[in-house]
Amino acid sequence: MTAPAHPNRPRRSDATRAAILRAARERFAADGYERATIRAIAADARIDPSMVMRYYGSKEGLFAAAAEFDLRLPDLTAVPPGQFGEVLIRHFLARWEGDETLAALLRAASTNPGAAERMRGLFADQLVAAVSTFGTDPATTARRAGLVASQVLGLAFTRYIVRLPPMVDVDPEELVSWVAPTLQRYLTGLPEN
Amino acid sequence: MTAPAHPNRPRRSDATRAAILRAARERFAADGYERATIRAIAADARIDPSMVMRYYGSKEGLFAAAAEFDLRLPDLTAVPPGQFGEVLIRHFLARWEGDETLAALLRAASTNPGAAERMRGLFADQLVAAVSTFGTDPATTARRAGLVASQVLGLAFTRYIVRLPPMVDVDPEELVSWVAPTLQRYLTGLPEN
DNA sequence: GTCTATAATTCGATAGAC
DNA sequence: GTCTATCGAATTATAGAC
Repeated sequence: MTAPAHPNRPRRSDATRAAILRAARERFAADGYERATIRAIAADARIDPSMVMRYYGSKEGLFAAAAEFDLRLPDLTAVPPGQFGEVLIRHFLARWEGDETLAALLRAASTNPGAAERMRGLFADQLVAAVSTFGTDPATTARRAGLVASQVLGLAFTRYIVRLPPMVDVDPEELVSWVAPTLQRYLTGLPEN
Repeated sequence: MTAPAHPNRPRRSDATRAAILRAARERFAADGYERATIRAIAADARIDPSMVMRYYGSKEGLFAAAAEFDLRLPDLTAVPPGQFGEVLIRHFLARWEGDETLAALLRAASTNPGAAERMRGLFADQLVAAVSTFGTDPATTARRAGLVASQVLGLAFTRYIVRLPPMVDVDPEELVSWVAPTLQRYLTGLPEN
């Protein structure tokens, strides 16, 4: 390990790398994995396509870097048990609207095996983990988290990907009032009622 | 309009056309629109790739033919109002499992604008229509149908596309018992409870 | 009706000059 | 660190022989 001459000096390449990542997220979110080309991403970032390869090695490597994502799920042990559903759906809506990385991951996961694997990992590592924090029967934890994922991802799919008009137009607050009870039941309720 | 010499004689090409459609649905369902190539589809159908072009004109034309789909939604006016949710989720699960056309449409809709447009049409023409048959306030019909679509498509996405383990392993009957109340509330209930 | 041959693009990736 | 040039492979689509 040889220390660099100027340890914390920001390199010129950092700005380029960041520009590439930003453009990559946009393209992957808008077009999916296959249709988003390195050439188009480079053009958006105003750099040469070969720079993308130099910094990220391959298209897969670029996607892996661009799809790095933390759901930043709230600590549910600090939330009143009756408000799990509402807190979660509010959090997800804000997270989806504010960061297109999730849309990129969702679109790519439909057709790219690597992206699907990444989404499974994100689900297992972050959502299942969050659901485990409060005292759920461990035998049902994964299933409850899966049901939550089905409603949350279906909401994202219809609102941001396929863009069904009623789901695009609906007021976020009304969305919360419809979906919060669903998530609440998936997390703390029993089936059949 | 000149009548053919043998009006109802099955042509040899009909079998070829059917084989192409079957292979196309499989490939589109498994790989999505971009990764499913005409060459691979033709190989599956044991015919020459140029036949696909001859019969369907283009890749888009082939997809349009392969993604033709009727949800065959049941007549809800013949169902007790308290069982809308259960009837619907049972119907959807059976439909998804029995016909891969829906998976093909769902995967393709993530990345292909034409497929997304087709899915919006299927939603508007079939699901919204079915929800309109019973006496729902017309002002909320489209929104209720959209919410149902969000849960049903999210279920399909997590179970058949991304294949989250808990959603793949869960027993269909248990899935019904969890999701039926959700759809019931989206169709006939009020938000917030 | 079926196939061969190929045109016309486009893409990811590499080599190397500066 | 950035760019030019290009390779090799794969794709949709077309033209035309049989």
